[in-house]
Amino acid sequence: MLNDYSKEDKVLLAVDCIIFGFDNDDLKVLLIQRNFEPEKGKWSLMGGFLKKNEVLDEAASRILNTLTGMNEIYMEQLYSFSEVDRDPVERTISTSYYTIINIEKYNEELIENYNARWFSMSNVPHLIFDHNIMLDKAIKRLRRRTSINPIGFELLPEMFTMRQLQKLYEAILDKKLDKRNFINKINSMDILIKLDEKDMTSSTKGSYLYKFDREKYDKKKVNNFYLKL
Amino acid sequence: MLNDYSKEDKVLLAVDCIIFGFDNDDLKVLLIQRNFEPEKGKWSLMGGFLKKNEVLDEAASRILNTLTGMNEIYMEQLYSFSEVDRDPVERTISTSYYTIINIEKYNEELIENYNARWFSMSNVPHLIFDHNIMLDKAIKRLRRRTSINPIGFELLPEMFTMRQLQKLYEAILDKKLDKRNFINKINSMDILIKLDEKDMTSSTKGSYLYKFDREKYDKKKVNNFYLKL
DNA sequence: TTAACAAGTGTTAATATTACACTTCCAAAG
DNA sequence: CTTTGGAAGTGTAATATTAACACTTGTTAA
Repeated sequence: MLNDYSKEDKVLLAVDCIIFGFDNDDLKVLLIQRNFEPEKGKWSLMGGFLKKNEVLDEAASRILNTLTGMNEIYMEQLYSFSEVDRDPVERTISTSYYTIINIEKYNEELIENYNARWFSMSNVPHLIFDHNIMLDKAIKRLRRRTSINPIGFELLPEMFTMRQLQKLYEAILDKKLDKRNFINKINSMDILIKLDEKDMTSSTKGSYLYKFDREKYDKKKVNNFYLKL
Repeated sequence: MLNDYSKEDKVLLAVDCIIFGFDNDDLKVLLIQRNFEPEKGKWSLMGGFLKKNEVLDEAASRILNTLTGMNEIYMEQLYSFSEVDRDPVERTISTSYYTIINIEKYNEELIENYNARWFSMSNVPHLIFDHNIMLDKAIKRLRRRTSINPIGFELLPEMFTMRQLQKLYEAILDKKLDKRNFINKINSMDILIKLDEKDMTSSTKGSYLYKFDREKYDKKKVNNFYLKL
């Protein structure tokens, strides 16, 4: 038995990104309309190919950046898809990544550069290749993950109300949560700082603003604390 | 923007297998001693390269089969590792898979064919490349997964005692479980059939044998029932 | 002044989890 | 035949977690 790599088959390795977004109301996914063959005109996830000196994580970040301009967003590897005919042009393996970002900030530019659009999760079109399968796997993983790590805080403004946070969780988990139970649960985690300030935009009474306490969070993460909602 | 795949870099795609085993007592992992460069003489996971017309799942099964002779064993994809220098010979991405098998059956042959050996999880040597990282990720995933799906039944003889089942879970989770609580939990899942027969090998009194009720299990799986231990 | 609207707030019941110790059965030894 | 040793088997009480549920407060605008 010898170490001869030269006989082995090489393949194209793509990276496809499932980009979820939250707009204070709805969970959405960012799709692009292909202006190239194959499947021109059809909707698809944003993707690209892994480069020679690039790690998969970097490729995923690069692709996210290309489309949205965003940097330093954590992307999680989802799964590697390898059906022989998944891409009709050539054998291509695709490692998929997902993330969830704040829609508001990066809305305008990208729609101009690419034919990109946010779709409500309840209204996703038919996608090319195996992209619907990827998306389905991603949403399931996101839901499981959300219950384990408080993933959500990056998606909200620095200061936010309990109501906003609850809506975020409701959007991800796709179910209504009880207001009081939610607040108790969040408070019991002890990773938020309640401010004196109030947000007056959504009610006459106003609702208290909170800040995420990253220091406390990082300390607790060591002990693998988690949130079940 | 055009659909020109020809400019893209191709890479070698390896598949490495983390093969856990259970021998009625201990959780072990199957490693091979490399008789080829690089890192000749060092311990490593069993691996191979993805072939042109092969799906990743198939490659993983093929590698398992080559080493152990086993067929039709479910292997779960773990993660794709892509550090640029992870393999010093050539840029290689590795998608890792793991499974857990019954050691007893396939012990002898493989040790002859390959320089393979079972290592207790508490006594794993330094492995080549990033294989220790893979193994670490695999054991964590196995533990999480074990609590979600009753993965273990395939690993036991067709008929087994509660004690054996408990030992299996203890080995995977690496912690002692309470006998009564364990039995209650398992019984509440209602997926075992208690037989009239007893196993007399481990005590004078003998202990009842059980069978896994796959039919009931499959019905329940639809509802995503799970086991927390 | 009052009507409308979201914010805020605790308690109880149900369920799930954990901790814990003695009896039973049989074979082998005396 | 009696005793002893060793694993199997068995239930309950305490605690912790989760789920269900409705009224009061504060403010603005009509």
